[in-house]
Amino acid sequence: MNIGQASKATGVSVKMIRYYESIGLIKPPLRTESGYRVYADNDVHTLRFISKARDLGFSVEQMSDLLALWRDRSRASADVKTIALEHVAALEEKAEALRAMSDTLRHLADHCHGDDRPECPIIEGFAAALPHHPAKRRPRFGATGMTPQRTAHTH
Amino acid sequence: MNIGQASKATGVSVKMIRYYESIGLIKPPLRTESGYRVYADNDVHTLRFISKARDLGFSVEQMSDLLALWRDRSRASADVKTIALEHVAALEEKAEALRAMSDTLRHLADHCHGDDRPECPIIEGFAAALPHHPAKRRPRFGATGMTPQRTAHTH
DNA sequence: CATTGACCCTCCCATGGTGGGAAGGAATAG
DNA sequence: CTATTCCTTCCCACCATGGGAGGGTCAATG
Repeated sequence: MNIGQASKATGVSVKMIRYYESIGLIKPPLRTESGYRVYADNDVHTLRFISKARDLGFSVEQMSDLLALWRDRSRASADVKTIALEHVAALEEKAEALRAMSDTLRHLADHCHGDDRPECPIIEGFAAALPHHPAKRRPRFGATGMTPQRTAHTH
Repeated sequence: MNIGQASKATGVSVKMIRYYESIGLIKPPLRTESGYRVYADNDVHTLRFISKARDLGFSVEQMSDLLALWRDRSRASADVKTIALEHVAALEEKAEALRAMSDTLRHLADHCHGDDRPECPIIEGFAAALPHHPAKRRPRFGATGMTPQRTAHTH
């Protein structure tokens, strides 16, 4: 099975398959004499696993842990559950943060006439010296686990 | 006002102030003879505006639009409202996607004993040939407007 | 006045996932 | 045989952000 077929079979793009190989998430597959990667059923299973974990918003690092647990037949299910629940908490936190933003913005928008006149509480809200925090360091992007999530499948 | 003071006054990091200048989001400020950037009250207002918009999850590109509208005294509030409401919709969509992920994962976790035994529905759920989509192109990260959001202020 | 420490400058690098594309070889279909 | 499609590697871009090196400036303290 060539890389293109493996991609179609798993939903992981060709580019990403090679990327996952390059960072060591998956093992380098066999090659034909001419250098083509050849994937076996086993590899396809792994890629499918990765695809699903990715859809659930796991980072590459987390997937690495999950794959190790998957392959370890003697692992305790508690170990998996721990990772999963941590991730659930992180996801909920992010969702909550987004919800808070959209609520704030909607509130501003609700008070905006939305007509031809220039008066606009949204803009004024941004410009005003509203409750403002004097330059504490904002958490850097990754610090809160705010990893970019894939959206759900397009289909 | 030096860049450090402007940063403290607005909550935008020194690095980001320079970055915003480099990409043309803000105008290059005056400089002292020795090359130090000097910020006036006006610049500070702009940075404060940017800080708030950023907290609400607007991308740099969107902020650029918003700043133009801010500066245009004759803009129609409808124009601002349109951008804001589009963003609200995008935020809600992202929040919803995250919520869906966490629900799915929590569901799996709920069925996991979480003990010493290896049986684990979470892992099995990942590995199984569950409803799977045959390799349609996944939207690339930015394509769905899934811009990394800043978390709410740390304070 | 000289040193020190806190600033500031520019420039390059890294991150995480993802795609684009070039240049060239390999397999396959007509 | 040729045209097309696939594969290879390698480099570049994105977004927003921070780190750090290497060097200049400024103000306060000795």
